[in-house]
Amino acid sequence: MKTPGPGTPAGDPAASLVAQLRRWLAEGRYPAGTRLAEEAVAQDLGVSRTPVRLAFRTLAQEGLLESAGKRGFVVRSFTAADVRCAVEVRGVLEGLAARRLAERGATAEERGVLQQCLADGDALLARGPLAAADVASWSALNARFHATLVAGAGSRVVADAIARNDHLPFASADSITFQVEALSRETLKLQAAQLQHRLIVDALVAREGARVEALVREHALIGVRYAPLFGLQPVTAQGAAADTLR
Amino acid sequence: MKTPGPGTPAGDPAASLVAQLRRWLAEGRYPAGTRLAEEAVAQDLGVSRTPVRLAFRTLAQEGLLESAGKRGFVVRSFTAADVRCAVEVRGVLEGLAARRLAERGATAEERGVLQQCLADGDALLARGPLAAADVASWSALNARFHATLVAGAGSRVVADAIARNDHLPFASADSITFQVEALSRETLKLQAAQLQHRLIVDALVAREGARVEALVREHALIGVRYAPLFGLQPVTAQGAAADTLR
DNA sequence: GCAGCTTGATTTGGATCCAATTCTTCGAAG
DNA sequence: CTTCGAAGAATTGGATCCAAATCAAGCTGC
Repeated sequence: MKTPGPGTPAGDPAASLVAQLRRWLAEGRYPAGTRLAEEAVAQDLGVSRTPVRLAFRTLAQEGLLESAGKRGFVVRSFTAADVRCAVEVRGVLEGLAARRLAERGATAEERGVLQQCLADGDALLARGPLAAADVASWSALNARFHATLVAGAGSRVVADAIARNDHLPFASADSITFQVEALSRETLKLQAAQLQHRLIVDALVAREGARVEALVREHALIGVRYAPLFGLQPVTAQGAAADTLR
Repeated sequence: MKTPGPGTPAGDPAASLVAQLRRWLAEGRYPAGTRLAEEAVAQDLGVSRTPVRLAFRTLAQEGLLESAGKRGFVVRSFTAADVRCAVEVRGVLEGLAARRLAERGATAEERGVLQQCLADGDALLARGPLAAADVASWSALNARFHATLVAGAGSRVVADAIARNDHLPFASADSITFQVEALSRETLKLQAAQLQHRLIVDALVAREGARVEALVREHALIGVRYAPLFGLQPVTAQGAAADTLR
């Protein structure tokens, strides 16, 4: 899960400003193509123009806004192809991280975390079709699994590249959509994901670098390419459907 | 070549500010680990604190600075391993771009540009060992070659990911170092690069996606992994040696 | 002599003010 | 009626000012 909480915990004032704007952009406030005036956004946030100017530069660098010449920024529009590309970028980067982890050999602790994720996934899926409350559990173990892979690369450069890409819509590993009205089919998708997790760990402990890289790259596509196979809606570029949990 | 010119052409005032700071960081002014005070840098640049604050956020997002808690930013230090990782990241991203280009099929115009790059490289290397003046020619054709591959992906998401990574030291495709005192050995390296370019184009026109991806990934390593094979110094993390052209 | 606290200085974050640039709209001429 | 031009409004970029927070040094008390 990406959102820190229901309210606004207000950790770092400047950072939470960017986070708030990210949320608003994801929610569809300020639709794609909208020109963002500093003054208006500052009023919406209840702050001065100065922190908004800082935040705009950050968001522009993240790719969520784009410079409109000398006339401020406009909300970047993402096509379905853009989403697929962002997912593919994550695939190659996370694949690189996993390969590096495989080549140097995972520590016992790392293998333990990954295998615990597998066990948690087994437990979750053994209870039959998912309930709505299980979504958060899966998100948590999934996030732990992928974070372990990324951290395993042992390189801040790789981790930063993935983190930067994660800001794009639906590019993050833990931005899986769930259609709560189709939980039985979602369960099929999660079973596939769980199998891929298992294969990844298998290749990882065997130190099969090329195989683990290929598996991770394939696994990244599960959100955008597997959905039709299970009769699910693929992710849309701007915001999820109303009946989906993200 | 990255530097826009000898003086400060002052195109966009704000953008050239971060460009200037990037240059200063690359040149080793403000060494790694230095805490950058807004006031001091503002005086160095001859501007107020406001544009410096904006620039710092941009540079931090690019990975050249890192946040020092509540106490501003410090200059990020890059180890040799960091440089190798940045190069590997470029490899997988540019490999992805080239594969996409191969899979959709390069247009006649794209093939023309790439083959012109090959011809230019042949002409350059046919004249025997390189002269110092040839370095710029190679840089130009090399930049054109790689830009064509990246643009060929047809995705701004991929291009942006590569562009972001290019800010890291020696991660950019056109940041090849030349030891002007060892031009004969540098010529050997460039002959290897030219061969790789040729193989890439060969795989590209044959639409061999997997092969072109593997070749591009290998080609990315030429700056950091091939140098010892030719008796050349590998790139160092912070700034090039005095007798190298970048 | 050392530890803890307090006070001062430095520095960052936010707000406001001013200048410069750009977009828009209104008007006039062809 | 269209088009060019000019004046006005809006908006961004830069500079300065103020408050808040953090670090550093010195001082007092044990």
